[in-house]
Amino acid sequence: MPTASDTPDSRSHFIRNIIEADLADGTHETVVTRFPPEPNGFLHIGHAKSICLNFGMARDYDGRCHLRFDDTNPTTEDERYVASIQEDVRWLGFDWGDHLYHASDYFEQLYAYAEHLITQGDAYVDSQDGEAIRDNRGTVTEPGTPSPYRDRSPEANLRLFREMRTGAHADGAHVLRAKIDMASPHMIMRDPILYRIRHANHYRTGDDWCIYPMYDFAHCLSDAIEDITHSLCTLEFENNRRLYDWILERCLPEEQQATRPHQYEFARLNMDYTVMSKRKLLRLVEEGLVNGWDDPRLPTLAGLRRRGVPPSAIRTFCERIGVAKANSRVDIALFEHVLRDDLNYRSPRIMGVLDPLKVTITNYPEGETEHIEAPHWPRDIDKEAHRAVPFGRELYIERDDFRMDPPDGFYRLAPGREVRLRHAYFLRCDEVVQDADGRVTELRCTYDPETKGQAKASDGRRPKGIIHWVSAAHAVPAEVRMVDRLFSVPDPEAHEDDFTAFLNPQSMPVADALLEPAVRGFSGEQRLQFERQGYFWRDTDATDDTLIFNQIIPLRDSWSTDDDPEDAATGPTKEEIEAANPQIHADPAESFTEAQHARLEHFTEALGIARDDAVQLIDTPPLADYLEAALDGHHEAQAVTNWILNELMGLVPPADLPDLPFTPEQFGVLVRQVATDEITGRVGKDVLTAMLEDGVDPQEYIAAEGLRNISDEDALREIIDGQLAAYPGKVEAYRNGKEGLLGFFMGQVMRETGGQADPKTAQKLLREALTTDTSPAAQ
RNA sequence: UGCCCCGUAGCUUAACCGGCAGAGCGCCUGUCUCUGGAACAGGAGGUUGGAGGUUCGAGUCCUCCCGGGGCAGCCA
Repeated sequence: MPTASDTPDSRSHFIRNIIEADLADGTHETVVTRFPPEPNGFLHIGHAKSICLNFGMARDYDGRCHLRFDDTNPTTEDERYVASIQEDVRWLGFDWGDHLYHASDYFEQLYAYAEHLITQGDAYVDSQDGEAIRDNRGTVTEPGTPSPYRDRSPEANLRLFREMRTGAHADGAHVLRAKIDMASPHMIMRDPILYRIRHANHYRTGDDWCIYPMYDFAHCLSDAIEDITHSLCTLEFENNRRLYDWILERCLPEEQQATRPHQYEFARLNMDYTVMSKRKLLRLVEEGLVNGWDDPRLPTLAGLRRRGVPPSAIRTFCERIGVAKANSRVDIALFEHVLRDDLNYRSPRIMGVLDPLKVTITNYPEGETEHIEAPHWPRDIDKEAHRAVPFGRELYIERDDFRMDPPDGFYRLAPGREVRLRHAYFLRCDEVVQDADGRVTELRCTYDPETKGQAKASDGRRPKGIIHWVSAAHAVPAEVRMVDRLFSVPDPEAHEDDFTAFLNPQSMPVADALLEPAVRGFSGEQRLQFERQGYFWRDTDATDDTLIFNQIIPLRDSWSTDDDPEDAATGPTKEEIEAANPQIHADPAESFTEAQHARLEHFTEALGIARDDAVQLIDTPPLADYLEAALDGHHEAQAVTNWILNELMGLVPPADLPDLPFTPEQFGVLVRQVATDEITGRVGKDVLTAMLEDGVDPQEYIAAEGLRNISDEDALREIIDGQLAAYPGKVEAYRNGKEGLLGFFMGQVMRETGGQADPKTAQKLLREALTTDTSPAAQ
């Protein structure tokens, strides 16, 4: 089995960064990921992104990736999907080794964790009906109301929960809920349901259970059971992470907390001209809009496989699209590019005419046949193979390669024009035969027998047009399915109308093609290029007698007559945007109390703090309190304010201010050190970090580490000269006008001095050194 | 209207602690060519959603605004 290691493009993304950081700081010694499909549908290329990510990270960091079926809902899941999913993952080129798991294997353990939560008082049995639970959950803007059963004793809960398990209760009579907060602003935390009663047969556990865990409960614990380190999922689970953490923090013992799994979310894949949701795909299949799950127009892995897309192309594509958190829609052109690039190197060339037009070569002897030796591979591909192509008096060429009235720039066949027959002779069109309706039915041509295999004719004629052909007497008929985009608009889901209204009526026209006989020599597995057309391979509907091909992707065509006038929809002008976006600055002070107004006046008048800053401090009382405590008689109230607002706020939420490992006074001392230029702002930030992490005293720490400001000009000059000497090319570039490099050199000087260089002095000296040529190299 | 997430070139994205805004696709030129393919060379394209602030220096930190997505299943 091929591994996925032949997709080398391993680019940087936030999940890779997290994994590397976790490995570097010892949080985890190895990476364990998982691909967790629910067996209730077919996999599509969106899943491929997840598969490649999960298996790819495991591969890149020498870890492992589990295949786990998330089968906690007996009413929707089915054995048949389990098989197809495994087939698809394997086809994509990934191997889970011994690590095939099912959430249903953990039902007993999950149940034990549930009892654990009940015993701890973190879960209760709710006996409201479904409607009551929904009504009492509240809305996004109104808090919920607690269930009347919320305060049952752990003993009563345990008894009830055990009864639920033994089947003493009907579906819906009770549920197990986490006891969190019915007024939480996070809907997921309003006592989420953990278990429900379902007297249903499960495809694996049969009738062993009549209670089944919900996703939020089962998933995080399944991860923990399997020692997953990085649980990667799509964006719609972002809110669920809060519950994921809540459950694991309460179910796992203290010693497991440091290495427990964590969930990270990335954007699912969307692509132009198709749909990716399970529900919509199911509709297309069920309503007969396509021919089954493996219809070659579908983005399902089964469909792509049948169409002929190689798994390596899908892997490469998944590497190339990146992994990020922004909702996005990938341009279909990227997929097509990757696909062509993959196919180019693996597809022998043959000729095939998709829309045949008969050509009679009037000066070619009747009844004669010759065989022309032609390579299967172009010059630039390092592969060697040939075949003999039969040539005769009657040929077929592509109807589209002839025009009665050739447009400008068209350099194929037209009345009186000459082209080259690929691999064969020059051919001139002498006469056009048309039927009663004016349709061209035959071309009567002459060939130049001297030009076989010649770059140009002896008189220097060298036609620019080259067209493909097949010998009429030897042509092999085949049905060719011209797979195209399923939808005629890039985003069929973004419109008012139902998405099926945008199905492309020409998504799979069928061509009655004529192929050169060499086609018979290839196995059905072999992908072929029909020269000048595209890449094709045999469809599974083909039999020994009837050849059926799918077009995997047409060749790129830089000749296009159809200039689609997609007049770039002019967006709103800058003025319009600004008019629509008034910068309304609601003033929080308008709703201040009397006391707050007094405080505001004190801050602005007595302490000299800018009004906006003062308002912000007072609007969040812990901030204002912190400022007053930090001030302790010193005068730099604005500086302390800046540090609270801009630095502290970036590191800790306001609510944590009272519990910091250092006192507000110490914070004030730190700010004074910066304000009086004892240390640089840059060092000040480092000291603040040390205070936060290790609770150090700023003054002692600065003294002990020797962090004082370097403003000695000679010392700085030496460092600057050293940096200039180290990057002569950049000095040159700076002198040639790339002034942005001043920042680069400042960065270098700062790095060199551990941030201790006095910035103003350093910048002054740097500018001098860069403009006046004093670098050692020049002396 | 509560909470969470996200806005970098047409598209997808990169940028270690704040320090030269970079790439692939697409597009346009050209070279080469017995595939209007491929390959090669070059080019255009950016107020990093906007406004303030902190800083010697902001895509990156702080505040506000705008825009997009998600959350009120006994689905996952």
